Amino acid sequence: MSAERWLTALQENGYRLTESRRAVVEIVAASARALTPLEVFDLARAAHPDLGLVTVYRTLEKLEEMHLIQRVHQPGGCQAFLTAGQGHQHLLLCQKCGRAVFFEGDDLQPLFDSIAEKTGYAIQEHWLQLFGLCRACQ
Amino acid sequence: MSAERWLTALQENGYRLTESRRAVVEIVAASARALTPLEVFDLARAAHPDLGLVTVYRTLEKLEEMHLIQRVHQPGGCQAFLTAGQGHQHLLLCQKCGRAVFFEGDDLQPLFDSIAEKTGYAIQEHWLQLFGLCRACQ
DNA sequence: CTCCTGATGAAAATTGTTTTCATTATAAAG
DNA sequence: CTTTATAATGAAAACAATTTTCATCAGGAG
Repeated sequence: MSAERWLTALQENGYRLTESRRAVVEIVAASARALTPLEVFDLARAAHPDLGLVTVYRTLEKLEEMHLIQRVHQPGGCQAFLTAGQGHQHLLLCQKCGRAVFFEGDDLQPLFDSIAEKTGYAIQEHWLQLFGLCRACQ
Repeated sequence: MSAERWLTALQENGYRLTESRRAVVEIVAASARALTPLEVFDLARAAHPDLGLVTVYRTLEKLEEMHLIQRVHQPGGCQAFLTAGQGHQHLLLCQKCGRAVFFEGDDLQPLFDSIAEKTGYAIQEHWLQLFGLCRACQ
C-alpha cells in the first residue's frame, strides 16, 4: 500500500495532510487500473462524503507533479491516472478490466538507432504501450 | 497531395463534395504536423471565410472513420489529427516543430512474446511513438 | 490554545465539443 | 438548363470537463 508513503511525500513537500487528500490518495494508490478524476471523486466520497470534485483535480495535479501518478493514454480517452512506474517503464493494459502492469523493455535502442539514421531525427523519448487481456479476463 | 484523393474517397462513400469540406481537407492533407480542430478551422478559413467550426469537427470525424486521418497522442494533448499511415506504422514526432514521420518496426514480436509470458496477458495491440528533433530543428 | 496561512467546497467562469434547427447548396432526375 | 430531394451548413444553444474565484475552515507551527 503506497498511500502512506504518498501522504508522507506530500507533507515533505510542504503540503498539508488533510482528510480530503487522504481520501483521494487512498483510492488512487489502491487502484490496479487507471481512474478518471470523476471516478476518483465517486470512489473517494465513500470515505469522505463532503469531498469536492475540485479537490480531486487539485490533488491529482500535485501527485502528478511529484511523479507519484501518471496520465494514461487510451483509445477511449486520456484523462485517467495511474500509480506511476519506477524509472522508465512501459505499460500493459487489459482491454476489458483495465488492470495495468508495468514492464521493462530496453532492447529497443537498436531499433531507435536505425530509425534515427533513416529519418535524420535525433530521438529523445519514446512511448510504448501494449493492450491485451489479463489472465482473469481471457 | 492527397487532398483530391480524399475528396474522391468522400464522394465514393456517398458524401457530397462541398466548399467547406474541400477547405478542411486541403489543410489537413497538406500538413506535415498534427493539427487540432481549432487550428484546422483557423487555417481553412483563409480559403473559405464562412466556414463553421462545427463543420471542421464533422469533417474530421468522417475522415477518421474512413481511416484517412488519425488522432495523435502527445504530452500536451490528444486532440490533434494527422494524415494516417499506411497499414500498421509507428509515429515519430519532432518536439519542436511537430513534423511527423511514420516508420515500421516489426521486430517487436519477440519482445511482446516475452512480455506475454511474464505477465500472463494475451497481447492484442501496441502503440509505439517516438519523440525527437527533426533535422531542421536540431 | 492561538494564529497564520494553505486547503476546501460551492458557485461561477472558461474551454472544448456536440446537438438542434432553419436555411442553403449539391448532385441526380427530368 | 431547370427542378427537386435531401445532405450539409453555420449560428446558437446545450452539454461536459476543467479551472478560477472567493469566503470559510482546519492543519500544524509556535
